[in-house]
Amino acid sequence: MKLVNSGAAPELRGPGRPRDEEARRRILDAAIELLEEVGFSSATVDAIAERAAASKATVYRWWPNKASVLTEAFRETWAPNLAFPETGSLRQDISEQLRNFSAFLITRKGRLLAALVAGAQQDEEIATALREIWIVPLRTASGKVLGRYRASGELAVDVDVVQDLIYAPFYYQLLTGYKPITAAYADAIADAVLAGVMRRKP
Amino acid sequence: MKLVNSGAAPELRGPGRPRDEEARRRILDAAIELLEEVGFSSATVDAIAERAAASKATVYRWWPNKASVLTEAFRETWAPNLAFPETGSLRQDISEQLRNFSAFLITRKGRLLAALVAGAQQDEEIATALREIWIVPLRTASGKVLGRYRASGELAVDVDVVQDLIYAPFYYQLLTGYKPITAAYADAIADAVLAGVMRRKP
Amino acid sequence: MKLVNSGAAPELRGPGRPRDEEARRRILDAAIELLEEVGFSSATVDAIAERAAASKATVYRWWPNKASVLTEAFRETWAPNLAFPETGSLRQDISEQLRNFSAFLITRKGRLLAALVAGAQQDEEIATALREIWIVPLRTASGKVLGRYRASGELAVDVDVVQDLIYAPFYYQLLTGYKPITAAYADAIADAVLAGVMRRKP
Amino acid sequence: MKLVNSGAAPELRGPGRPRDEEARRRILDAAIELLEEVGFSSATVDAIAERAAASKATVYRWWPNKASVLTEAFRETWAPNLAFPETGSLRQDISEQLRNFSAFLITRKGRLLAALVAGAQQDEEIATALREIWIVPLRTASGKVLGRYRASGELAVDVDVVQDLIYAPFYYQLLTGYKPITAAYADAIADAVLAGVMRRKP
DNA sequence: ATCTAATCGAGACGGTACGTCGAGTCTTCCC
DNA sequence: GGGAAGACTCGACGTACCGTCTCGATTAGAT
Repeated sequence: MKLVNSGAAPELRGPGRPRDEEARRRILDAAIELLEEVGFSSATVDAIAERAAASKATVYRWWPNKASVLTEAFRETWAPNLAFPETGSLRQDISEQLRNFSAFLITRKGRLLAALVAGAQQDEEIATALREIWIVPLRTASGKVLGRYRASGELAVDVDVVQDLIYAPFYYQLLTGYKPITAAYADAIADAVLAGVMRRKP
Repeated sequence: MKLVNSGAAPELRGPGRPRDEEARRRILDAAIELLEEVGFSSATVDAIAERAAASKATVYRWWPNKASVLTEAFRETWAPNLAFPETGSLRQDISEQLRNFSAFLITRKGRLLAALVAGAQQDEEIATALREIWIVPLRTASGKVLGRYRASGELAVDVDVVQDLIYAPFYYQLLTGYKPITAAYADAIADAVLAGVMRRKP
Repeated sequence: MKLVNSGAAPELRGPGRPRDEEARRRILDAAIELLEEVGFSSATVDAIAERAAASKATVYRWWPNKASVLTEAFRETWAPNLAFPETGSLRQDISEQLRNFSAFLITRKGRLLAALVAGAQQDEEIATALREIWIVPLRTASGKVLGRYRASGELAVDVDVVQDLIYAPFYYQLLTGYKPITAAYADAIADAVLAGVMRRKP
Repeated sequence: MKLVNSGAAPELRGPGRPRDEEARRRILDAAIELLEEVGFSSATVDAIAERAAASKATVYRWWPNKASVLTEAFRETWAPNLAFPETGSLRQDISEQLRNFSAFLITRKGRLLAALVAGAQQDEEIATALREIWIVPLRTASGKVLGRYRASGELAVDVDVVQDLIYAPFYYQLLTGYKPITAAYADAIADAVLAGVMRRKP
C-alpha cells in the first residue's frame, strides 16, 4: 500500500536511487558559466557535462535537449531584480528605471541576456522562456506603475508603446554593439521619450 | 546617378582565370533560398553548393565560413531597401520609413535579420558584417535626411537618439516576438516618438 | 595451446560502455571487402563505415587514419597463414612453405600485400605496422624451425640470410610483376637456394 | 618560308609557339626532387608546378596525369649505370655487381626506386615504366654475361632464377627496411647464392 | 539482510555538418 | 598557339557536436 504524503510533498517516490539534486545544480551552473564565457552555440553539452563532473547521460535523462538545459539554467539563475521605482514622478520613475536597466545590462548577466535572445531565434523553447522569465515579468512590473500614470492622464500614450520605446534601444545596443550602454545614454533616451523628438511649438 | 571613374582602370586584373561572377550569384541565391526554406542553422554548405551547382571548394575559396556566405547573401538581398524618404515633412518621412521597414521585416527575408543578429552574438565576424553591411548603411542613409531637420531646428534631439528610438522597437519585436509588427504599430511608434509620451501642458 | 592467466584479471576494464567488438569486426571486414573489390586507394573511409553500418567517428576513434584500418584489416585476414611446416627434412620444409606462400600471394588477398608495401613507402605508420604485424612474425615463425637446422649443422648459413633468399623473390615478383608466381617457380627457388647456383665440383 | 633543319630535324612544326623545352625540364626536375623528398603520393601536381615555376595547365598539356609525369621523370633521369662486370670469374662478377648494386640503393636515387615500386602498385603506367627502364635493362645486361656462364656449364641453374636470387633480397630490404643494406650484406648474399644454404656432403 | 529498481559517471555509438586538400579541367591575359 | 596564373568541379579526408546507448557502481525503499 502506498501512503500519500501528508501535506505538501508533491512527488511520491517508488524505490530506486533518487535524483541527485546536486548534480542538477552543477549542470545548470556549468551551463550558465559556459554561456557567459563562450555563447550559446559554443556551449556544448559535452563541455557542460565535463565541467559539471556529470555525464551526458545524466543531462539527457532530465532534459530533452541542449536548449532545455539552457532554458532551465536561465530560469533558475534569473531573479529579475529590476523592480520598477515608484516615486510619484513619471519622469523620475523612468529615468531611474533606465539607469538601473543599463547598469544591469553591462554586467555578466546582461551579456547572458544577449545569448538568451540569440538562442531564442533558433529554439522556440528558449523563445518561450525568454518571454516568460524576462520580458513579461519586466513589463508587468513596469506596467503596473505606468498604468497608473496612464489612468491619471499624465501619460499620453498606451503603456505598451511606452515600454517599447524605453526598453528597446537598450536591447538594440546590447545586440548590435553599435554604441556603448551608459548612464548618459539612459538619460538621453528617457528625455527624448518623455518629451518627443519634435520641436515644441512655442 | 553613377559616376564613371575618370582615368584609372576601375579594376585592373592580373593574369589567371577571373572569378566566376555567375557562380558567386548562384551561391548567394542558393543561400538565400535555403535560408528562407529551412532557416539559418539548417542551411548547410553542402546543400548550398549543390543547389548552386558549385563545389564546396568554391564556396570556401571566397567565404571563410558558412556564416559569411549567409551574411553576404542577406546583404545582397536587402540592398535595395535602404532608401529613406524625403518628403519635406519630418512626420511624414519617419512615418513612411517605419511603414516600409515594418513591411519588410514581416517578409520571410525580413525574418532572416533575426537569425543574423543571433549569429552576431557568437561570431565576431558576423557581428562586424552586420554592423558594416546593415546597421551603419541604414543609419547613414536616414542620418542624412534627419540631419537636415536637425540643422533646421525642427528636430529637437540628436539624430542618433532619434534613430535608436524609431528603429529599436522593431528589432525588439522581431527578436522577442512579443507583439506582431504591423503598419498600425509603425504609426503608433512614429507618433509617440515625435510627440513624446508625456501629456503636453495646455 | 592457450594458457589461462592465473589469478590476475585478464582484462580489467574501467567504467564506461565497453568497445563494441562487433562493430570492430564489421569495420575490418568491410575494409577487407572493399580492398579486394576496389583496391587500396579507392577504399574510402566513408564507404567502409557505411558498409560496416558504423559511423566514421567510430572508425576514427580506434584508428588514427585510413591506412591503419586497412593495415589492421590485412593483418587479421592473414594471421592464420603464418604456420611454418616442420617435417624433419629441411628441403621439404622450405619447399612446402614456399608453395604455401606462393599459393597465398596469388589470391586477391595476397595482392593486398603489394598495396601495403607501397603504402609503407610513404607512411611511416604503415611501414612500422608492416614490420611488426607481418614481416617480423613471419620471420620469427620460420626462424624457430630453421634455427634448429642451423644448430644441427644441416644449414650452412645464417637463418636471416636463408629467409631473405627464400622469401625475397616472391616479394620481388609480386611488386614488379616481372614473372607470374607459380608452384613451379616456388620449387625452382627452393632448389636453387638449397643447392646453390654454381656447378658442384665432381 | 621555313627552313628545314639540315640533318636530323625530325619534328616538322605547325604555326604557333613551339613547346618550351625548358619548362619541360623544370617540371621533370621538380618532380624528381619532390619524389625524393616526400615520396610518391605526397608529390602533388600543384607542388611540382609551383617548384617548376610552371602552371598546372602546362603539366597537363603534355602529360595525361600525375603518374605520367613521374614516369617520364624517371625515364629521363635514370641512366641505369650499373654495368654488369665481366671478370671471367662467376663468383667475382656476382660479388662485384652486388656491391655496386647495394652502393647504388643507398643513394638518393636508390630511395627513388622505392617510390617507383610503390607507384607501380597504384598505376599501371608506372609499373610498365619500372619494367622498361629498370627491371628489363638490368636483367638484360646481367643476363648476357650470366648466359655465357650458363652455356659453359659453370652456372647450374637458369639465368632468370639466379637473377631473382641475387637481386630480390635488396629490393626486399629497400622496401621493408628490415635490415640495412651494406657491402657485408651483399657479400653474404653472393656467397649463399653461389654455394647454396645446405651443408655439402663431405 | 537481502532484493529490486532507479540513478550516477564514463564513455562508445550512429548520424550529420564542417572546413581542408588533391586531381584534373577550364578560362583569361600575355607573349 | 604555348604558357603562367589561377578559378572551377568533384570527391575524400579527418574533426566536432548531438542525442542515444550500455557498462559497472551507488543508493534508496520494499521484502
